[in-house]
Amino acid sequence: MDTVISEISDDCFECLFKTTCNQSISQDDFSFFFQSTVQQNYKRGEIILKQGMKTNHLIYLLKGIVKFNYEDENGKNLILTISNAPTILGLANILNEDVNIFSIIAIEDCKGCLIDLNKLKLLAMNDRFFMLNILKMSTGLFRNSILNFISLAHKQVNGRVADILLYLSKNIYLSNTFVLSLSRQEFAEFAGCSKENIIHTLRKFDADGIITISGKNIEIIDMERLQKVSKSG
Amino acid sequence: MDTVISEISDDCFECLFKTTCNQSISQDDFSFFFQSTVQQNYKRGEIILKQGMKTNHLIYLLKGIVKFNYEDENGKNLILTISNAPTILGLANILNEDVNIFSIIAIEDCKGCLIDLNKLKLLAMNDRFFMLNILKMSTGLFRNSILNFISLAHKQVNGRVADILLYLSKNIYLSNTFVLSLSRQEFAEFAGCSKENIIHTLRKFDADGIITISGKNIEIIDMERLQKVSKSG
DNA sequence: TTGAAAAAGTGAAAAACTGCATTTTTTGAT
DNA sequence: ATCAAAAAATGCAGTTTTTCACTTTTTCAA
Repeated sequence: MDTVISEISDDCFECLFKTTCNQSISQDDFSFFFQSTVQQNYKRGEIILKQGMKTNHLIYLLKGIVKFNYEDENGKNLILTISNAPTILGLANILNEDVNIFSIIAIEDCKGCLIDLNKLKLLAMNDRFFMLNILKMSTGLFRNSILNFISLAHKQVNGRVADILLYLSKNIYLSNTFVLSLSRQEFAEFAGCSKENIIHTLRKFDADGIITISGKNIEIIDMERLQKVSKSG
Repeated sequence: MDTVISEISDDCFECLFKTTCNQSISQDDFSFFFQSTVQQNYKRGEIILKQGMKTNHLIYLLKGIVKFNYEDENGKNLILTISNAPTILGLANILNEDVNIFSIIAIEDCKGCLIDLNKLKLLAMNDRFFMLNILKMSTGLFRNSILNFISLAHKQVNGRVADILLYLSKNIYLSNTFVLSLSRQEFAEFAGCSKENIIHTLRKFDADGIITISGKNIEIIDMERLQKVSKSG
């Protein structure tokens, strides 16, 4: 299921290096860094980082789509955001020594590289530009989460469902036509409402000619109107 | 209204130094840092940092209570969180060169020190421990905002009002009895519902013997039950 | 391939919530 | 102290949302 990479694979040169630190770390540092890297596969539904646990690694997500899931004391779930490869998971834990405040769970089959957090910290402490880049990513993530929440916090379900469809189309599937990786229940946990409400709302959008929906297949056919629904709430 | 401090005042030794960087910066650096510091007063309602604007300073809040306010395209307001002195405002802008994504507005008369952001950056680049401390504060703030949002995002108004009362009591006023700095309208903007709903809910809590309310004076008389309402949503 | 379990869909009643019109109370400036 | 404006409070009609009980469809493993 998982494979230890004793040598640096070609993938690695495309990954952390490219997306975050660019020219800022040396080839030697890079080798040291990736000697302990472990590649791992996750099936849909598998937990990549578990809420309430401490972790000592980041994950560079090479492939797949994940949800950031918060489970409350009553067992109710809330999806904070959806993210897709390539990205780095677990940045929230770089500065805070606390346990994870949410789980990260695969909603499509995923492939990721485990990165030793202590080694990364060591490297960051010796290279302030590298540190700055890593931390920019970390706060950027939080910033996006907050913007995400703002858009959901004071709209009614129509507007929230529209927002989610727009988000998925623009940021995750990069197309007006896509196969939803979320169940209706999960969609509801993202929108913060009941699954019946999601079903009704999606049907209404379909009836109104804004989207075409057939099971998990969704096509946005009237983007302009969808954006209007998003704005009007 | 505002006073330029040409010499380092006693206040300063209690402030940034104490709360964030502890022993990590030298006396010389500290002096350099505070030579340009400007002290400023804000009346209730005054804007300390304005959404959509760029800023080149942080504010060390010495005294007072502020709201983090987001205004959407329809002019509707959402309060992200409430914060009180002593704290540092504007940390969200350290890494991101963007405009402010929300306003920070005084809801009690405030006193603050303006800190030059460029000087701070200069200092941080030369001292990685100082940098780390500043950034820890920054991400800590985001982390708290997210926790705040989580607690609001999947509860009904009863639970949300309970959460806000608990938050204000534990984190802002530090007492079971307090004089609310928020109007009912603002309370509603914090809870993400109508002001009428807030009025009804507070009255109901009063009738149920959970709180006593008279105008802006609130006393939590049954903390246990309030926590139960918070949990049950 | 087939049967059981999970997910999707339906409709209607109950509950929660908003928006409005209106009255009462509080606040703050002169 | 007085007046005008702002804020708080009230009740209700109408809308939105949840909940529940149920049927249909899809998925997946033996």
